[in-house]
Amino acid sequence: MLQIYNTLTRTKAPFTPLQEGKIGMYVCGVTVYDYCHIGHARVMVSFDVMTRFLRWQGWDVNYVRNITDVDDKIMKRAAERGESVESLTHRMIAAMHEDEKALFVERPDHEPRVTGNMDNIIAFIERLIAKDYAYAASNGDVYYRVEKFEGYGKLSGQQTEELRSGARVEVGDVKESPLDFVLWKAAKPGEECWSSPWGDGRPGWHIECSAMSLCCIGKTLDIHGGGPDLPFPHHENEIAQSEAANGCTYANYWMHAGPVRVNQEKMSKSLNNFFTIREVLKDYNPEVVRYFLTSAHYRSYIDYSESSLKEARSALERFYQALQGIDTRVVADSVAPEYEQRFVDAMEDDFNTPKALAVLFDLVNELNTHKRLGVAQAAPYAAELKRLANVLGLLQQDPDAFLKGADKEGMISAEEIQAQIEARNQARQQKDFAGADEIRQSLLAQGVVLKDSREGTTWYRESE
RNA sequence: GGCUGGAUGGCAGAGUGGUCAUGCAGCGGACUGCAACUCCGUGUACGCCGGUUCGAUUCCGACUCCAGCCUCCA
Repeated sequence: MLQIYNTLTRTKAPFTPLQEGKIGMYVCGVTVYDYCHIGHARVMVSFDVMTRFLRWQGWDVNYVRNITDVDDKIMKRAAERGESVESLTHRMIAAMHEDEKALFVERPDHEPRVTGNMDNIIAFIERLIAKDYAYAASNGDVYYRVEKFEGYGKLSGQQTEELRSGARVEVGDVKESPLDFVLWKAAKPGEECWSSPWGDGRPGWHIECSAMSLCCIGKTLDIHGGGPDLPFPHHENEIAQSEAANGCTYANYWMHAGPVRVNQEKMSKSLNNFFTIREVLKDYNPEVVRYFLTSAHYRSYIDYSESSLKEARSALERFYQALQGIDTRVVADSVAPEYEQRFVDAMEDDFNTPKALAVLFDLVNELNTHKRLGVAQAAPYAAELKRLANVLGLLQQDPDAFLKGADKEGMISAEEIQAQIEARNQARQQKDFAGADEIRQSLLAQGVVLKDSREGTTWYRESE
């Protein structure tokens, strides 16, 4: 039985869908003013793994992840670059899709954008005003009346009293209460804007998710997910908006990915220590990044460093070394149902990917034991490994391609390596082992490891 | 200060009231012309102090330390 940890209740509980066999899942996506970083990658990969697993288990998943393409940061960045907002967001959305594809992340079913949902957003705000949960201020802004909503703070454990005493009151504030947050921001001259009953302006940050999740899924979501920094205030505000407007529970299960740290330090925009996905992919095979993100539970923090990626690379080498040389296409039946059962058990336990990977490593051990008898005996285990790993979005590359890596500048080429291997094998035939070893050492110095076997000599590039 | 988490062997990282995580690294052995890969073997790990218990790393309480959110950030 599927168990999911719910941020709202702080406990793991059996998952019960609203409708038999169906899951409506909304995940807060990216504000597209810059390239995606490793933190984004973590959210993307985590929810991708969940979706893959749930579908594999037969669930009908409606996975919605929004794109925030209207925002102050976007406008600021576009102005700095002398670029139009539209041009910037289009570039960044395209880049995001490239990054996802590289990381083997499947596209959500829907990716609603703010710019495409302006009518829905305005209608949502009107309903809040009609219900007296929102008010138009004198300057054209519209605010949410936080203290009217009784459950405010239930997701993050905040008390409105505490929040009130800690809130900053800004000069010239037109809000009734410092806790009130903006639903509609009046435009300043020259700013990109949309017309509304309250004048020209643009939506506040939180309202888009309430409006778009309603359109794409419904009043109540089975699962609402997002990054580690979203429970407060963003998700808290979404709850306030949606529950006030719809009069029912907004989301049954709240799921939040854990934070990424960099060399023991919080990764953040302000510390400027974040790595973009495309930067990292210059140095590492995308699957290494994906494995790294899968190797810790989605809720715990994860430390990004060179050594953790190296370790991920080493672990994947073990998998691919095992798969190398085995043809899995001809295999019919599963020979190892107990592995699948353990794998499913791990994943059903709040998507415990480290535990699931441990099962796959046990399977590798069994695979290798059979492989010593011959590749034919190992094929069923290899097929099983690939089948289960696919649920995590792993091990679908050609083993040779992964292990040999792409030829990069400054590296010895595959052709040259092959020529050296032939020279060495000639030397070996003539029992010139000193000469053969010399070639082995020289290749090793260039990061190439040779493997002699009955079938001949193969090679792979050592982890950097 | 308020609110949430967390502390596991050299490192990473699961988990459990009493026999095994797993990966990387190390050590010993097998295999190999030498290697690599692989296989076999190998580590008295659970922050600190009390309590409950026949027995606690696992449950309860105090303490120490660390992190995240409360301000843009996934």
